Amino acid sequence: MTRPAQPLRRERRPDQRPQELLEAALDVFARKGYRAARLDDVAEAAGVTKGAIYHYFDTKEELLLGVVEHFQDVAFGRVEDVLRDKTLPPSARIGLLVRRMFSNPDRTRGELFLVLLRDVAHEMPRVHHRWLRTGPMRLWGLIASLVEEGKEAGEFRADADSEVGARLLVSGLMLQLIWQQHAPHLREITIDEERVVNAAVELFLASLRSVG
Amino acid sequence: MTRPAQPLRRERRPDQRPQELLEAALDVFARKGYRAARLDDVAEAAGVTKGAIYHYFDTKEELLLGVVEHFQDVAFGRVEDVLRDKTLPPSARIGLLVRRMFSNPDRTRGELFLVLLRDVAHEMPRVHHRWLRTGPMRLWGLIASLVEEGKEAGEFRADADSEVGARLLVSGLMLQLIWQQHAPHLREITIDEERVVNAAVELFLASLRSVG
DNA sequence: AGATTAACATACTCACGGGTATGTTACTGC
DNA sequence: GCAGTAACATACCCGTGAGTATGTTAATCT
Repeated sequence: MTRPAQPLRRERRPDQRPQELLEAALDVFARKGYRAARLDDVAEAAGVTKGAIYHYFDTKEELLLGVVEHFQDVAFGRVEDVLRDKTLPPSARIGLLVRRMFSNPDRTRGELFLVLLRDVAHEMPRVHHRWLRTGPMRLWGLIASLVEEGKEAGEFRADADSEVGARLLVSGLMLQLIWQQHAPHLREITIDEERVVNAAVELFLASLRSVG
Repeated sequence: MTRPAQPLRRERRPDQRPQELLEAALDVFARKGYRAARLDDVAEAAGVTKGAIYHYFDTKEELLLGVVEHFQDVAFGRVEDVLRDKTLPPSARIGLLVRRMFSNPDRTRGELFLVLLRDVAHEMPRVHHRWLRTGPMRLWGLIASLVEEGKEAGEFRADADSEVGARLLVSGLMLQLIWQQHAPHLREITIDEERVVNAAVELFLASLRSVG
């Protein structure tokens, strides 16, 4: 296009810029995958150039780490009230927790773990572990402790394996939703997301209540 | 090491070679990830050089496709007898099917979907869809039809959502086992694999039997 | 209003690895 | 036993993209 060598926009916003970069990075990573995503793409999506990124982040990996921490905090922040609301029985709080975490079409949800399941896992164990700890493990830990509460309250049977159950609930939903979102043109795999989430919760709770 | 320019071993085995290459490729892909795996690595693992690979496969993607087809066939081949054994009740056949597919420490199991979950998913949708169809979807389809059998036989409640349940069972187990195998030094995530598989099956069956 | 630094842009380097072009040697048929 | 081809090995090409070095301009302080 024979650019008229118009020097690029020069707006200086050192306080908004980092978060803008994180959001742009999430977009691009989610669309292209971490490795395939070029830093030039991220920069373009954020309306800047690569130099700006390297002004705030030392390396591509550090940028990804920033994305993880930022959006993980956002996601769990929107669920704190449910955890503290002791007026609801544990089963209801589990339902709310899972539903809020998984049936959420905005960016704080799926794109992130999608990226992390992909190219990150093996090539950057440090980042992957950090994410595992602050994400999935944290979530199924919360669920497991709610189940324990439910046991003490007599709502669930006492011999249930709360730990493994919570793990399966979380990982099952994650992978299903990843696939749904990832292959929307694959007819056979596309089911209404709400149906999946509801069915998962029902299945989980039913197994906790059943008489063994 | 200043190689003495010893020309590499020249053994010609055009019939074993392709499978050897597939096995070497699976190893390297599983260890390094698809993108990070160099074709030189695969060649070295197979005891040949890159030229040999390109003699049998047109491209890196084609090699991966070969890996998928080969090992998928092996895995499902070892389960056919269970499916055809009509003497066992569906619940028992589900248990056997899942256990055989997931509690299997050899290479036909985890390494493959681990690779495909990672870098393949987004960057090569053709390969990913092929795998989804011939792997997970096939498996949960089998389970769902067993559940239908169980409903007709009166073993399971008729209003259960067999489709979604089977999906969650498969994807939950897959992701759990991936993580286990992927972060064996992460204490908090490591549980006995048999316990996970058994608990998953029990949870699944319990929800099918419970009185809603 | 000039100096200084922060917040960017621009231009370049350089390793890496998929693919290719070409050489070399083991078989196979005749 | 000798072409001819298949089954490899070797050497090279070349795009790609992370990281860097350096230039440039806006804000800030005095």
